[in-house]
Amino acid sequence: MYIAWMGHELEHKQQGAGVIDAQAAELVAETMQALSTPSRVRILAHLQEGPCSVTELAAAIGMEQSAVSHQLRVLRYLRLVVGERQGRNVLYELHDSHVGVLLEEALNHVAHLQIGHAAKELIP
Amino acid sequence: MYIAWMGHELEHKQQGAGVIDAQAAELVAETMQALSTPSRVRILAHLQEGPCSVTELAAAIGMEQSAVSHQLRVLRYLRLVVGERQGRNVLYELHDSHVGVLLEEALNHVAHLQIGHAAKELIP
DNA sequence: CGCACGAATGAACAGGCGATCATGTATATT
DNA sequence: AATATACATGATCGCCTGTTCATTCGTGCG
Repeated sequence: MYIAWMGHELEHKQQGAGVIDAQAAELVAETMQALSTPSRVRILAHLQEGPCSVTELAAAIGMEQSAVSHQLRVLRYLRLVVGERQGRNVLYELHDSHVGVLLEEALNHVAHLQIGHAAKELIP
Repeated sequence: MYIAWMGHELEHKQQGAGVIDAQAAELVAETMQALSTPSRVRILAHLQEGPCSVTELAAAIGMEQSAVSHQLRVLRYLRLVVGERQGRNVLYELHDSHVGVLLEEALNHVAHLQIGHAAKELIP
């Protein structure tokens, strides 16, 4: 894959983040890209329920095993999940609680918007 | 469109979003895609400082006006920003506080990861 | 050992996306 | 009205990315 990692270091910005530099923006973007696809969102959401093997995931979500594996690779790379072999299977789980928080925040936001006002219509 | 996950007879979910359906996943993904690009992240981060016109943004971030406008269109559509005309200019600002929270959470996560473990190495 | 199962990888293809260039629209100034 | 400024839109083009197909690697079991 592409995954060419540049020697990024994150400038420690205090919260109330405000203006961030290009590097930080790139990092955030890269990480958030994990949640920018329905398949990965569903994977993560399912893993929120607890550890799970690849084929279980594939079955539960309705994707091919290969596709799931490919996405898990990305999620692994982005440190959103970790996998551990157990016999024939590999059990995946969320890397830490942060991920869950992020997901919920995202869901919160979407829910809030829906309640908010009418439809986001096609932009004139 | 509406959100379906909250009403689910989701067994024992205390606080979590838990398993979400395809629709919800798609919505989340769509929204999170806003943060999946450095340009938009920088735009949002800059707007966290306060309202700002398009050309100001373009200058501050170092993008072409056209590009910024295009991205703002996306952000508008996703309800992350709102724009209001004021004379010749159009002042943009974050749609609400949720957006800021989301951004900060994202930054938090990234920062946490950096501090956390060593480098995310190339995947074997 | 050989075979089946689960997972990972590689190649390739199609669709989507972000940036640029060029042009159109709105508002203010003269 | 004419022009300049500020923003928006449309078209086009590379690039990236998600999926599928085929294959390989790893592991337990007969």
